[in-house]
Amino acid sequence: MIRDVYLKMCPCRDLLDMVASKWTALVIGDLEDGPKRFGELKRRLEGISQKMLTQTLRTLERDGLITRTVYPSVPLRVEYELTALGRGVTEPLAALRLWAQQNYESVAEARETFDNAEPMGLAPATTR
Amino acid sequence: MIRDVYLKMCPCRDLLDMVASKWTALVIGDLEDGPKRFGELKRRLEGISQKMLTQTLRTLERDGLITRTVYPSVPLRVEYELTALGRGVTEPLAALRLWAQQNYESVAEARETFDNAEPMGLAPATTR
DNA sequence: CCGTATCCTTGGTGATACTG
DNA sequence: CAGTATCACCAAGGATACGG
Repeated sequence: MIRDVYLKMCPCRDLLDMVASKWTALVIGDLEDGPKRFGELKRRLEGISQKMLTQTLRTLERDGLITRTVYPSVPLRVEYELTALGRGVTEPLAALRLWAQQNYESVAEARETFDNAEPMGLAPATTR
Repeated sequence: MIRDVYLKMCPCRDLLDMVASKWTALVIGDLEDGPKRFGELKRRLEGISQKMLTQTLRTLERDGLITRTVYPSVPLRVEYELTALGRGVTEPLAALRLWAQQNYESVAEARETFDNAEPMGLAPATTR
């Protein structure tokens, strides 16, 4: 049965929200070229907190996009790896990341233009 | 200059966050087949509040992905349309929506499996 | 090394009402 | 019809400390 992401109550919209959320694209992207350890991911995703990384990984694991393997060595060693299901989203997410990287300058320009055009009715020295 | 979305301070990460945010994929998707009025968008995106739609559209306009045209008829008429820049993200976002619609069932299954496997150390009648 | 628990702050989001 | 303004709230997310 094909669902419609435009329908409010459709569960697939939650799924869209999930893959389109802040860190998902980066985590999945970093797992593209093989399994990674927790620490590796943490280091690569500059600025992510331990909490958010754990949370993102849990969600992805629960949704079946990645697997989590524990090697009971000392010290502990945990690896995350994309599943077949997870590899299915890899491509669109990569395209999104690439687009962001390639079009940043155009967007920055657009912003400047927009912000300069906005203050049309700006009074010379009013408070707000 | 090519930026890296994995770098904390890279402005292109903000851009990634933007296109990957809750409503963006749906709004842009709905504009794929031509200009739409505010009300049309509102009706199509079931569950979006007026505030969030306005906010999403403003951001997209500011970033140069869509244009906003006002026809001073009575009653007022406003149309939103994708720019060339905006049409550049159309494809990956469509792929994402499609993936969500097609793989929802697999994900639902994975969740069930995960949730049933979790309560391993569940005590018979503990609080919490 | 990997993860959980807790506290605490912020802002995203919806509901509602009002204006051009 | 489109949009702004205000309020109120819950949950996302960071910092920190502790545990396996």
